[in-house]
Amino acid sequence: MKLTQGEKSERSQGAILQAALRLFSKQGYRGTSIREIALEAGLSTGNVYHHFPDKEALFTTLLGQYWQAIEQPDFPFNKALAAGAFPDDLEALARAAEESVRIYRPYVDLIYIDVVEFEGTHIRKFYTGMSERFSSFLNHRFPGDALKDRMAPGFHPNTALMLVSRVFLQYFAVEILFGVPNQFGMDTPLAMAEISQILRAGMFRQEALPPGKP
Amino acid sequence: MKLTQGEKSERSQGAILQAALRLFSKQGYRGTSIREIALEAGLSTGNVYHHFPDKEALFTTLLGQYWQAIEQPDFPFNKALAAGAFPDDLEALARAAEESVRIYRPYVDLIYIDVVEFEGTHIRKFYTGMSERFSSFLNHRFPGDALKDRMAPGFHPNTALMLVSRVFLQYFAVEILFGVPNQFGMDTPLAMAEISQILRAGMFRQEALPPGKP
DNA sequence: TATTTGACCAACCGACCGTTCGTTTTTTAA
DNA sequence: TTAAAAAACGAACGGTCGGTTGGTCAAATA
Repeated sequence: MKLTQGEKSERSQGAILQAALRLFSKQGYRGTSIREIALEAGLSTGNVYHHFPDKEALFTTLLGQYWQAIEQPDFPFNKALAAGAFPDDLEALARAAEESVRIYRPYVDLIYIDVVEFEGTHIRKFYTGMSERFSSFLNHRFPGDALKDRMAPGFHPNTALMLVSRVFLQYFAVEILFGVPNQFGMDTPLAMAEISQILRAGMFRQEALPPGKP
Repeated sequence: MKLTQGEKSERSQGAILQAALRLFSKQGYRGTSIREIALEAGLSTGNVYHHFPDKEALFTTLLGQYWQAIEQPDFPFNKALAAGAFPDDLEALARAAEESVRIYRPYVDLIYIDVVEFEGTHIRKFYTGMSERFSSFLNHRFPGDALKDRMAPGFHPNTALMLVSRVFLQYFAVEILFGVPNQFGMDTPLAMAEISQILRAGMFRQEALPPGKP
């Protein structure tokens, strides 16, 4: 097979990034050397520096890939949102969260790596922007007061969306990344059902709500 | 001042661990060298190896300290639980979560370091045991069906306790460790109030609950 | 066809790593 | 007072790190 120069370059860069992602997600940033990356990518260390200015550029490029994937409509969690899983089908949202974490697992690792080894520098803006992204989604999806009329009073609908997203995504981060099965003391589908139930209708019986709260 | 041999040893070990905690939490495990730790502790590198077998022992010892602190009754979150914050005063639980993360911040960092640099090996049992610890707390605190009678049907009371704990602790981990202020698009006290409201009474108006769910 | 460009590699650099070890200083016990 | 033990030191070891250099060779360009 004959490869044009541009194809060769692209293929090498892809191999480098792929290897870097695999190794970073397993060993962390400082725990992974350029030599390992080059070896796994099947080329020399010098060549890595031909395609990328330094080690950190590998990391930030990978974070950029994840950033882009997260905003794509075919990102599992976005797909579930677009399909109307919120607010009625929280279980579907939970399944989408699981799929998102499972498929993008090595990328999710990068977030934790950034917190530990870069003091959260790169991913801070991602967490900062999450609320605004959800908010603008809700405004487009539920114009007017259609959603607010179905919601209980005392909170913004966006708080509910943020809450359920965080709960589900964190649950599967702990299950998949941390490697903890049955963290709630029951199997995952049951835990998802019970959590969804609480988020929908609250933990108290209606007649047993504590007094003095709005 | 004259120090007995045991006191000297204890003081040095303490200085080493304190320095290691500070540096690990800021730079990660591999990003911190024994030389740095020894320098910050004010003694020689050789002496570090006199008190600890290797670098990893520093890390596991610190995790052990955290483990022990978490089980102590004066750990802020435990104190709030013992004071009866669950299930009625979720806001108090939120404040206790904030205090727990703020005071033990460098130790909380160790958890993320373990996930990134040790594949979660050391902290897995901590997450695994959390549900069981809460469960036995509930059994002692609310014998019989006293709690279950106030709770809505469809979930174990322990699921509710796990859920609120995880939500609050994660919120402040993101705020304090990740460095993200106002992650829900509003100030923290308001976010805590809104989240508590949803956990108490659910996100739907009573008459607008989606059909087909238990 | 002559020349330039870009992909690539082996060898190398200085810095730093975790750890070892011979030695010195301080405390303890006889 | 003295000998053993513990605490502390710091140079040195073998190795790895991120990054650089100088060169080869095929593809693009003219």
